Amino acid sequence: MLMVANRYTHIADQLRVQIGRGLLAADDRLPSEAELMTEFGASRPTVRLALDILQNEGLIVRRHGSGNFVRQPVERITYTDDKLSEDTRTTVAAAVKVPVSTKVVEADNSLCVLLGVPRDTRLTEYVYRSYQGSTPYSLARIYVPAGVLAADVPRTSASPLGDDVRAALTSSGVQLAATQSRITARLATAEEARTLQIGTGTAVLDIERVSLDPAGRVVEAALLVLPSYSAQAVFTTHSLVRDLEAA
Amino acid sequence: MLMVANRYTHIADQLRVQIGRGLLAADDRLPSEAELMTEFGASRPTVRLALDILQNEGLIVRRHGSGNFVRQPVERITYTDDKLSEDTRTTVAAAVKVPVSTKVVEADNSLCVLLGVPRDTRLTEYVYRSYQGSTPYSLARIYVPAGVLAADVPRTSASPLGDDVRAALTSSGVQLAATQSRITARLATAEEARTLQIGTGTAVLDIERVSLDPAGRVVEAALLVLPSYSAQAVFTTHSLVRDLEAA
DNA sequence: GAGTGGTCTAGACCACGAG
DNA sequence: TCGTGGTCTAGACCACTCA
Repeated sequence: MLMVANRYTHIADQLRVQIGRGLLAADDRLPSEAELMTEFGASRPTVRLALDILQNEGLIVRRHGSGNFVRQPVERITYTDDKLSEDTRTTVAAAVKVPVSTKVVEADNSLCVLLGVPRDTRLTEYVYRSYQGSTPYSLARIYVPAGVLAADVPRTSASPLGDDVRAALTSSGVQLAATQSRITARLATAEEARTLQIGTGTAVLDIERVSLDPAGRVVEAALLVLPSYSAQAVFTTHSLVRDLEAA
Repeated sequence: MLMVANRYTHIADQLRVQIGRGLLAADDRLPSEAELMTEFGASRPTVRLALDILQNEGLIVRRHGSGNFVRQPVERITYTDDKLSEDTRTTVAAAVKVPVSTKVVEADNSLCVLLGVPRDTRLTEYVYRSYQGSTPYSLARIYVPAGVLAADVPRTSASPLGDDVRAALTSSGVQLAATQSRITARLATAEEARTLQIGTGTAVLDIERVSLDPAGRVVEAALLVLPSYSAQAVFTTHSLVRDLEAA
């Protein structure tokens, strides 16, 4: 097993240091790949492998026809589902813009499995795309079955992950008895890579969440896709015995 | 934006279908890269990009000097931290071997931050490496501060994620008051890629878990690294109000 | 149109693994 | 030793962006 770094890893390391030290500031354009070839005395495929690494770490954005740019560092989104406060919250930087789009769709195969409803059930879909500056950094789709009364949600939100929808549900009298979050890691799909301006080799945190009312019906489901370098999920469990004794 | 698949994606699709249909069975060797070049009429870098995709999906294992092999499909590990049953469990296939190695280490920078102890504090480290057949598929490191009494754990375990350690702690009288799990997605490090037989482009689920006793001291911390295609984390929240009323 | 990144090719050399 | 995959090169063509 080769222990010393190969060439492209070495080039990536050097560029990472330059970015870390601010020699290449946020939104700066990196030298063109041709310039990097001469700077490091390497061929283009080698240079591009190094850039792949930085892209997958979320350090650069590649723009076909324009150049490679240092990505604006983003605060990490924390997805939490705290058992005591009984609601799902996300902490996030204040300077986040989240436009919301709403439409009615019919359940496809994956959605009807997730929600436990028949195919072609009508669902209200809320799509949240959050941006920090000009770069997108999260994608959230929330689904509410048409039978469930859903109050209107704002057109722009302070929460990137669609917490408004659950808030609107509870404020309109819908009780949430149980919530299950399923978290996986995977690489971005081609479509996600486009909308999130990341590479197909970038890891994302994939969160599927369903909320049930006391009767066991699904009243809300969420599909969250978060680039790995800008997200984490935190779950805290308090001992139930201790809580009950305190009560 | 180019919508049609590029060449290497197309080759990966065809090979994926062959694997899915069983034309290439588990543990079979794929045609050599030279053979794939002629089969698809592509150059070697293009063929290798296609193989990269399959490797990152967990479908093949690459063995330098030997060939590329179809990976044995594995059952997905589910990491759960259920509030009501108050312990951390993992469901996993029965046919899993988990050798355990134990030693005493001193806390480095990241460990003393995680555990909230001074640097160079002595810790007992349990390393769990789980295998299905000959291929490894999870890596777990559990740390218990030397001050905390830890009963011995078996040399081989049925649980790939080190649940034995928590069980040993509670059975020796240590109370666990709160547990926090922090979940992130990222690409495998070079070292993890070697031990887990995956590529450095493969996504992994990274779980950091700390458990506190009633006094707020950390009595156990776990670092879990799970290949994305073989793992998920599931958290269920039940409404506390409803639980208290039922009690 | 000029410059950029995205893709692909043909060929080379090296490191590893198994007979 | 020989076939395998791991790395790197030099060059080409195309697609995209922007002046």
